[in-house]
Amino acid sequence: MNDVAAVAGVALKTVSRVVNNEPGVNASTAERVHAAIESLGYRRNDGARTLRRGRTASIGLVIEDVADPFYSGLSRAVEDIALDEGCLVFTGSSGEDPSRERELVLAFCARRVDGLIIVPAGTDHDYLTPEIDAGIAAVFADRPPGAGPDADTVVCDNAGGARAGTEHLLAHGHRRVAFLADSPSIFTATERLRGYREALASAGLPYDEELVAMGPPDRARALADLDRLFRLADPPTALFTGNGQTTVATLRALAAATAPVLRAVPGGPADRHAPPVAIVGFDDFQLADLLGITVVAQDPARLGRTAAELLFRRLSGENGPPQRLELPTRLLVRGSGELPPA
Amino acid sequence: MNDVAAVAGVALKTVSRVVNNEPGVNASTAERVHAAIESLGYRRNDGARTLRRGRTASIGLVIEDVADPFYSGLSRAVEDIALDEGCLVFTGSSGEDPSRERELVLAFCARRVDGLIIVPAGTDHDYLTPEIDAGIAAVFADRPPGAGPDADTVVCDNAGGARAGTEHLLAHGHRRVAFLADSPSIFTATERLRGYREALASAGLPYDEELVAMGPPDRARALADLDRLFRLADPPTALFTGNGQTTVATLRALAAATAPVLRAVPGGPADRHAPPVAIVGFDDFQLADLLGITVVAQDPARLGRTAAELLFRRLSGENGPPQRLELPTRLLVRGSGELPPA
DNA sequence: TTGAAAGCGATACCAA
DNA sequence: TTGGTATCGCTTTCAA
Repeated sequence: MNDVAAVAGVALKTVSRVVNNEPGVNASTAERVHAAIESLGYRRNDGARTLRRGRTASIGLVIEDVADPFYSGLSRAVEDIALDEGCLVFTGSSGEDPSRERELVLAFCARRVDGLIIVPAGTDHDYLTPEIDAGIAAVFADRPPGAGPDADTVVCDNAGGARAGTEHLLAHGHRRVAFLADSPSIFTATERLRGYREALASAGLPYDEELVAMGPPDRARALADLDRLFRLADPPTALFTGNGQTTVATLRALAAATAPVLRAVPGGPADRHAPPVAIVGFDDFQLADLLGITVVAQDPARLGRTAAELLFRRLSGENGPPQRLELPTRLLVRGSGELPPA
Repeated sequence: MNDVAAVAGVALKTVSRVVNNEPGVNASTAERVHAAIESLGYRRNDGARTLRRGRTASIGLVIEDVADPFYSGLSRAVEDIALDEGCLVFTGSSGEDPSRERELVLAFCARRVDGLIIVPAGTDHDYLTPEIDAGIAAVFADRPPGAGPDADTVVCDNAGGARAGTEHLLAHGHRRVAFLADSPSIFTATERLRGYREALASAGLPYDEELVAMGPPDRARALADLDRLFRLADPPTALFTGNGQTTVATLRALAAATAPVLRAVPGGPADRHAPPVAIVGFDDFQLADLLGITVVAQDPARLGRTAAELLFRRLSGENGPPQRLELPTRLLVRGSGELPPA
């Protein structure tokens, strides 16, 4: 900027005025400045600008994993709104690792992002309190923060959705419905378990721990879980899977059906694609429609949009106590959830 | 930092030393400084640091759409490597809009990112030349840059993969293979068309434009394209779909089969999931295995990793002429590509 | 309409 | 081992 001033033969401040389209610059002077800018290939350094002005016009987004379609949908929505607000987005995946979450958040804070949108991996967010006190706005998405700050939160109606999904199976005559989901340490998994239990309770059915299998979703675990479930004296006739990854892992396990007992499952794997038992999954996923899988769908983009809107409202000065929003879910009926008990 | 110095009763510079773990500070002094930092809740401002040091320890990533699994896989790989290098990542989706790509890239440059990884949407990258001259490293991923700078590029073997996929269909007896893909304005689509044509040529088959349908993938277009193709006097017995989205849109269209003529397609939509014609797709996608879809797979994570590694090698001073890397593809045989002609 | 000087929060260089 | 001072590139404040 100094160089530009020198070339244009004006003061630094005048260049600043021109660059920022501030009023009160003679047209011919502005012309000279523009020429100098052009010839030098000058670009304003937004880092310096930011340092002086206090706001960085950037936000930090910490999610579980961008490569997961649920979070990538959320990301895109956040990005779009941020761009509308003239804001850039730092993105980071925590990989469900609390220390990595913390590392990312603190790195973003050190860059003085104006705000944060966090899908918490950990349960302890005390580390955030000083940052929030220092003026960084934070919105939690998909899961509420653990111990620590009381900040805006947007989640979906996990319990209600799981309840609706389970009730759907019960309405089709099932009495033994298994519940498969991620680790109980994850908020959404626990909430969905709660909804499942509520559905059983209001149908007057007992809660049977033997029908519950929770843990990080992967194919080996899904196979083992199904194997165990179908060997029970009183096996399930339907499955409720508590998130997208678990649903997919379960479908794979059902299709592979390498565990011998699975071959004897009602419906059998004769038709490679039709699930051999009734199944309803939490989370919609790509091609679920083609596979005919009934799901309880959330809207990841809406979650991201809502969180971003909340954040920018805070950034534009809105006060008031922390909000907690809950977004609805929708049951998408596609066939797999309407199979009768075998 | 000034406040910390005041509280600790030392000079600014000493605080800086402590904060940066520079050697040559008395242990007891350091202790006092740490105490002051703690009591004030001080955090270093990396923006200011960056201004002084010249490097921002951040990179910009511009992709087509984070919500697309292909690009989100790429993103995650870039993120991971960047984090290892102590670098934060600005992410932005261009949505295949050249002006938005440009806007994002220039915004990143204004923040003085150390480097860029770009999946180009536009074909004119002249606007980047001054930035590169100014010292910002750039790597193009998935597609080469258009007119403008000559920078490092990582793509996959699009033509080779498409050729292999087409040859696979020909080897199973097909003589009429349709080619469906994204707009010819997109590099990868054109390259894949080239591979398709090569396969036909080396099999001594004519290239028939009637069998080619290119354009932005969506379900309505897929339906219309299939409708047209199957009404041809000499209709295709197999389809080669040129990217993940097109494949999925085509599968949906085949399953829905609302266009009357599709109901008469060989194989028919009687079994809801089995494609009624032989089909091979470029790009692997979630559940392709369950649906039994044969694909030519690229590895988006590897693409991201390779691009990021190339970028960081440049950032650590590696010189030499721009490189152009080409990653291999793999044919994953799953059933849909091995159906004989009807 | 234009400019000079102070300062944002850190680091670099040189001196004590 | 410690401190002073200039400086990074810009905006802000006040004066001309």
